[in-house]
Order: sequence, then structure tokens, then C-alpha cells
Amino acid sequence: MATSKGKKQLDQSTEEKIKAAARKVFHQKGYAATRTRDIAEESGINLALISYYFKSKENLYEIITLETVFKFMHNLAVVFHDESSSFDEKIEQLADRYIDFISKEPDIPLFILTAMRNNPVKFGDKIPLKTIVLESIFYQQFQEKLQEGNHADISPLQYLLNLVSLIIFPFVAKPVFQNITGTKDSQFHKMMQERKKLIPIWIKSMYSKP
Amino acid sequence: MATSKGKKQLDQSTEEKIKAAARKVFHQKGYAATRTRDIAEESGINLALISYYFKSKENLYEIITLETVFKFMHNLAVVFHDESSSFDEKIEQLADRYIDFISKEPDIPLFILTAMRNNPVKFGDKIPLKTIVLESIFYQQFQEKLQEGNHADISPLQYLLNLVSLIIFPFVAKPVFQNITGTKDSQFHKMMQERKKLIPIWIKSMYSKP
DNA sequence: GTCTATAGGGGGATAGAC
DNA sequence: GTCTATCCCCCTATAGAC
Repeated sequence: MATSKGKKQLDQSTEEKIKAAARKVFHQKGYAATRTRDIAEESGINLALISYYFKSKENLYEIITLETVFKFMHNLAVVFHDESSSFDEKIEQLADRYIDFISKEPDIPLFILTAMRNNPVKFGDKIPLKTIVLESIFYQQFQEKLQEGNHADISPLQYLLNLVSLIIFPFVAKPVFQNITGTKDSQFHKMMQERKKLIPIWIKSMYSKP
Repeated sequence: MATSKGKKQLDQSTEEKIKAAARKVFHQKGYAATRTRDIAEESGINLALISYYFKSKENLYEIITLETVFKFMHNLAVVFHDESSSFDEKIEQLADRYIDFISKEPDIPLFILTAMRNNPVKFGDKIPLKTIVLESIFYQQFQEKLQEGNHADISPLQYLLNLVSLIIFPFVAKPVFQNITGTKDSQFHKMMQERKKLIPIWIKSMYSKP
């Protein structure tokens, strides 16, 4: 039952402590505003150990970013490649999983969006995003739906944008939204839960013939 | 015809040069990653003049941020308070104006979103966001629409979130989207232009009775 | 108002003891 | 593996000449 590192499961290894702290601080403040000293304090380890285990701040950041993007896209991959679910069920599952995921990790969307803008190429090379989307069962089912023809005009790319926008943007805009509307955290959370059911319905309406 | 500063209109004052450069660099890289030296180089002025005119980097950043948020919300205010247009026309105008605006200033949405997350209170106090939205003609017209009752259930807040999400998010997600789909800049621009017409239609469909 | 020169502090990284 | 002490560069801000 020991881990591969031969440590107890209860207390993390130093390496893992650093990564957990780095994840937290980088997600919250971004690369430039984060000091290695913040990570050291957050994790309770000694500053010098960051260099010992990860060589540089930049290297640590790259590791965290790659892992974060992977984790985020994992939900997508699981749903997109599920053989047992229908197209409509996949939409429901996407809304459900991502709204839960982002509710628990609210800093991740802005973190990824910023990381990708600052360095679009680097991460594009290392993460098989195209494969996940374009070679998925979801994409096949999408093509079949287009063949049926009993829908309003669908551009697959616009469809994808709409789906993702409706799911993710409210979380990114949360501070602005709460500022304008005076919505409290509990209300906001309730609204996001409602969107799990509403988004699939809305998406269907958008593409049904009039 | 002279400006209040008594300078020619053709070449900007030093103060304006600095602000223009600061705007550009802050929008692109954010506060922490921006060095005052970047702003000096970008504007072609001497580093010491930034302190002379604006005292500190932080103060300059605050000025830029406030102006940016004002400028962004101005489109909203103009459309929301227009007495001559109908509710549906306002939706069309919003999509139209914001898609044009963000196309020209693509860094602004992420800049504002990040600024508001890092300091939600400060800007909330200084910008009359609530007034712009909740005391607008748009909001009145919205209430009237609710009274009519010939629509699917509408939560005003969810409606607002959907509208804004569909307009803004594609621009924020542009790097990720292009990475996944291989879409080029020209294609992306064309898609956003199409959305000017599509978003009002989609929004209507979402809220029409089945 | 604009420049040069520099103060002063902070932050990433490492040497070397334990 | 972990710690203390410190190096050294870089960045903001300012003093002071022009």
C-alpha cells in the first residue's frame, strides 16, 4: 500500500507540498505576482528547497500549468469519448461536470485563459487538444446530427463556442457580476446549479427549427 | 482651438504619451509583469518622467484601470439608456457595439476580469455599475416583457449572464479556441462578425415558448 | 520639464554547513 | 534532504544637474 516513493500516504512528500502550494498561489495570483517566498510560506517548507526540487520558478510554473490544463481537459475527454451516452446526454454531462469542477476550483479558468494568451504555442504543442475534440465520439455524433438536417443552421464551431461560453464565462465574470447585481456567494452558487439543467435546454432551443 | 493644456493637438503631451503606453502595456501584460521601464520605452519618454507625472506605478495603474472600465461600460450605458430603441433592438446594438469594440481592443476583457478579481471592492466603489444596469430603460423594458408573460421562464440575472457570455467569452477564449480548432485570425474575425446577427436570434430562441 | 545617476529594497537563486 | 546566510541582479523611485 506504500506509494512509489515509499512514503506514508498521510503526509505528503516535500515535493508534493511545494507543488500543492505553488498550484494554489499561481492559480490565485498568476506567475508574475507570485514570489517563490509566497510558495515557501504557503507550503511551510524552506525557500531553498524550491530550487532544490524544481530548479527555477519558471520551471515550477510550467509544470503546474501543464498539470492544470490536463486536469481541466480531462473532464472534456471523458465525456467526449464516452461510447454509451447520446449526444444530448453528453451536453448534460458537460454542463454538470464543469459547473461542479469550476465551483470547486474557481481560479482555474482565468488562470488557463491567461496562461494560454501569454504563451499560446508552448502549451499547444504539449497538450493534445485537437485530438481530444476532433477525434472524439462527440464529434462523430455531431456530424451525424448535421446529416439529419432537421435543425436550424449549425456551424459546429459556433455551437462549441456557445456551449463553452454559457458554461464557463459566468465563473470568470463572477466578481463583476456580483458587483453589479449585488448577488451574494450563496445566490451565485444556486444560480450555477440551476444552469446545469438550463444550459442543455437553452442550447437545444437555439438550434431547433422555428 | 488649443487644448486646455495649451499644446498642439497633433503631438500628445508627455502625460498623454505615458498614459497611452501604460494602457497598451498594462492591457497586454497586467500589473505585475509590467515594468515601468517597459512603459518608458514604449512611449519614448524618460523613465524618471513617470514618477514626475504619476508618482508611482500603482497610481498610474489605477488611473488606467478606471479609465478602461469606464470606456468599456460606456457602450453599455449608451445602449441601455437609449429611449428610442426597443428591447430587441437594444440586444442587437449590444452585440454589434461590443463585438466591434472588443475586436479593436482584444486585451481589454481579460484585463478587466483580472483587475476586478484582484481588487473587487476598490473599483466597485468608484464605478456606478449598478446604476447603469438597474436604473436603465433597458431594465424597465425587461420588466415589461416579464409582465407580458408570453415567454418561457426568464430569470433576469440568468438572461443577462447568457447575453454577456455569448458576446464576450469567445474573445477571451480566442487563444485556446484557435489552438484546438486551428482557426486562423481571419476566420475567427469572420465568425465574430456573424455572431452580431446570430446572438440576438439565439437569445430570442432560448426564451421563446416551445 | 527633462535628463543622468544612484539610492534602496526585493526577489530568485545558490554556497556550504549540518 | 534541509537549513542559514548571502549573492547579485533588477526594478521602482528620487536627488539633483541642466
